[in-house]
Amino acid sequence: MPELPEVETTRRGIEPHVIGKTIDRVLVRQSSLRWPVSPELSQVLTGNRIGQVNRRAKYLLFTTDSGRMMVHLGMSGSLRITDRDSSVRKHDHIDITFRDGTILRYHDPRRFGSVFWLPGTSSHVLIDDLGPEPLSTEFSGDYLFKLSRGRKVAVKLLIMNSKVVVGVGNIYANEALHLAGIRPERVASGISRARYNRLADKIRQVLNDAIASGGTTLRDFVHEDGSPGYFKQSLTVYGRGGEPCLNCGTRLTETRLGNRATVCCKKCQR
DNA sequence: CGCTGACCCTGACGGC
DNA sequence: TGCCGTCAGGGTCAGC
Repeated sequence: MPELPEVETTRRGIEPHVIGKTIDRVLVRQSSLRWPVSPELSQVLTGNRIGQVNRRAKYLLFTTDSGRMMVHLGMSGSLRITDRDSSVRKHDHIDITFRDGTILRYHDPRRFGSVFWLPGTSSHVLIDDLGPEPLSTEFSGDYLFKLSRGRKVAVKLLIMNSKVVVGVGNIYANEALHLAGIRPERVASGISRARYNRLADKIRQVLNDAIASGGTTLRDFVHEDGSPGYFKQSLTVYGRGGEPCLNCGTRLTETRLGNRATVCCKKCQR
């Protein structure tokens, strides 16, 4: 489900409902996610107050006085703000209830997500070696160009590699490459600095636009209140294999790259 | 070190 | 109506 814009949209939606609130109790109905939910989660969170809600890559970090809760939504996860009057649905795996009755509810049918407790100021191996944030100044065409020298991978897989840059998933990789006019399968080392500058710009553009639209809803992405995102209307290639390119009318081809759907206009993208 | 493919899991959808 | 195969926005890991 979520790429960076959806995670950021979730963060912004949830933040005002949980900041400064004290946790009354935590209910873990299903602890078998991508990795087991930290067994001490309930005990350590209870009585703690949420100070900040931050994002690193596609991880959400809830800071408390004694440590941080790190949440990843995987492919199908979502976080919603609700209350005790709402009915519990299938796959509502974790409820964090605050003293004012607000509930932060984690829902994840496929269970590819994860929830960890990071004591004190400790970090986690899953976020220790990540690449730069795509919307930070660290990320640029020059950075991509330098990093790509000697790399034989397809450029689409390069930009989807979280050690290179975080937060670029399959939807936005397809979109950015189309906007930049670059074939997804092109070998990373063979692309010029100028074209990487254009690609970096388009990655930033497509992510910013998606955040501004409240994220992309394809199947089950919803905001903290259950409403959908509206960026789907702006997608130019993803999910449009066989349909005409909005730029030149050529039939878009759909192939697989790294076992993921890859859509390309053979005329606009070289 | 770089790269490829298998794999974790449930649900939706299309073809028969 | 049901059964079966395929696919889905993520990311790790073993193996070469």
